[in-house]
Amino acid sequence: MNIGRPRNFDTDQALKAAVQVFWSKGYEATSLQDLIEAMQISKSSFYQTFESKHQLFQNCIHHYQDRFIGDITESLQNAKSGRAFIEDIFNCMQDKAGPASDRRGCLILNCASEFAQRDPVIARLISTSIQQMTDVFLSAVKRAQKEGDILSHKKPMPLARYLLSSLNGLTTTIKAGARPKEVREVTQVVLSALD
Amino acid sequence: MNIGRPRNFDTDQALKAAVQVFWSKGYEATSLQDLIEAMQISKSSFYQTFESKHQLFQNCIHHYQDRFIGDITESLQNAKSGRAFIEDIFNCMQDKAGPASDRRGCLILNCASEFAQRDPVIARLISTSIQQMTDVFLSAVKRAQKEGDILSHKKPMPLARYLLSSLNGLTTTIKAGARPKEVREVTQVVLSALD
DNA sequence: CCATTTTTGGACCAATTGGTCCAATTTCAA
DNA sequence: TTGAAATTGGACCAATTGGTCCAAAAATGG
Repeated sequence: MNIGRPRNFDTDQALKAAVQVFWSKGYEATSLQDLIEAMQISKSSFYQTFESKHQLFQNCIHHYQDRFIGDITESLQNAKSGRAFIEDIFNCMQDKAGPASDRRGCLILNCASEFAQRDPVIARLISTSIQQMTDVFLSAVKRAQKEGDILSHKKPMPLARYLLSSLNGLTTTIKAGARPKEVREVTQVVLSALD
Repeated sequence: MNIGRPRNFDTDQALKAAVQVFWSKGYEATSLQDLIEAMQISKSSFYQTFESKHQLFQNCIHHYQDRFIGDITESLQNAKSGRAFIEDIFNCMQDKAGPASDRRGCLILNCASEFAQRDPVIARLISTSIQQMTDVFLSAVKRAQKEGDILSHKKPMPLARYLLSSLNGLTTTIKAGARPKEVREVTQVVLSALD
């Protein structure tokens, strides 16, 4: 049997390029044109390989989510303590602030903000992403409690949700144009709630 | 001199209708069609009165901002204490959660998230809005300190920014689909940072 | 009632949207 | 070398986008 012409682009790389575009511009504001340019793909290849803009977007969310969750899970494992993990995450937020940085926030949450309510398919994806993120924070809090860095009488789940929510708040604050110094100040107050 | 045909719609009411649409759908996702339907205006009247979609949007932000800031300023004045004002604001967040509610968040911040970075004109508007909101929280914090409800050695400005940031975080959390109970739990942790 | 001024509906516009389709091309097995 | 299988570029599509323009309608002062 014959095999046919092989595609001359890397699916995974194209996907990654798409993630970048969606991440920067959001879903609606990203046109097919933008996508195929960034992915270096012809329109035909696009539709043959990724079916539609919407389908591609779902794949992108998946891809982003897997990487994101993978990263922070790993960094929690490598962290010297649960508390240190939490503090590191918040402390690196200030680097994302200021006019020099891109301030694209988080793909998942941008998308929750943009149209999760109107699109049940996307809403599901978002929901599981949120859950996974919360789980990582939950592990971190529990670990910190075992290690004696967070009072053990505090309920871990609300604390985990609080941390994620605060992170979202900080992200929005940064998008709205806050300067690094302001972010640092807020971060300190956020973390003080753990004491 | 002659006066000419009077317009048969109320500019202010049309603007309010537009605010609702932008608030629900965002800027890009709102089409002229959506607008003129909601505003009950013909296309000609639209362009004659509001110049362009973009210009209208700026007016909407202004209108929303004025009302919003006015409302919370007034409610701070009427509050029985600075601390009570702050707590009330956060405690009413849970009512905005759940599948029954609209979960549109805040026009200003939605818009910061959607395209403030790409649009310097909008970015300016957002920036002054944020500043005004921060100012209200700042007044509340200072008043609470005077009234002995927040320790006076804490720096008010970081606290004010923290509160706004936390409110944003909660808003995003709600948009992402959190249930009222979760919102309540987070709220409690947020407020605990004031002690 | 007429002239002037203003609003209004709707035809019209070019550009862009996401998406389809097909003929040409490329590859490899036989 | 040929034929099947697959990819590719690009023409093409209807629908929609934000926006313009003008003739008809409406109101009032004179």
